[in-house]
Amino acid sequence: MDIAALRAEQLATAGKIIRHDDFAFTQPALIAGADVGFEQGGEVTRAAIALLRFPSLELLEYQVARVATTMPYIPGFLSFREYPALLAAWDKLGRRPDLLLVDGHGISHPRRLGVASHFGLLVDIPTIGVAKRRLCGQFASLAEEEGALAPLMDKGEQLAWVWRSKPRCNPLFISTGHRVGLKSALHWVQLCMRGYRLPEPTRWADAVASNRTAFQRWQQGRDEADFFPPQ
DNA sequence: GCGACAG
DNA sequence: ATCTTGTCGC
Repeated sequence: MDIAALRAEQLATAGKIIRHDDFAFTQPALIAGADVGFEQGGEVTRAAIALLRFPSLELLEYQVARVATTMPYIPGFLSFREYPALLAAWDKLGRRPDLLLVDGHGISHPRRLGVASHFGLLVDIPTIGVAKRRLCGQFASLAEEEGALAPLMDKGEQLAWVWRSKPRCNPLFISTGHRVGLKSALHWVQLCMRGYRLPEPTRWADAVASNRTAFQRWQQGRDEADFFPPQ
């Protein structure tokens, strides 16, 4: 792998990211979350995308894809490691969401092309980056209260919001992925909260990817509906 | 040179 | 991210 070439590719691609609202909906009807994990010591990359109805946030569909890992994790180059699996899961999805929440940063990236932005551009859909940790930029210390907010600044521009979504939890870093402005990014994420640190689309994608009990129960309920379809 | 560093 | 048990706190 040629890191210098990837860096050049990022710089060229970042210029194509649309940082303002560029969508038809007043409110999304379908919203999705994407999460990536690894198996077998990193040999296999597993991506999960969960599709939810908005604003009820009920899980409608999910897809999981497993592909051979092609790149190691290098800070600043996460998208090259994760997007092949994300694309595979995306292609399996029966319906297209109006908006997609991606785990990781959007434009709050050294070259303004985090995985949320890169993937959003690849599939040409509005995306928002929801990261759990800072990659670059600075922000003022955040108040302890739930809802505390601060801008993430880098080189004189705001790249994201640092937002405490839940008390006694580390804040989230919410940024423009593609075709969504910063203000809207925070707005939609806030409408996806249901009392946990992470927004529901992200939580469901994580639950699916990790086969958590919440997902198992949902799947069991769906199976029963198949055996005993409502008259 | 040194520290920082999404998932 | 992943490997993993108990444990502290609300």
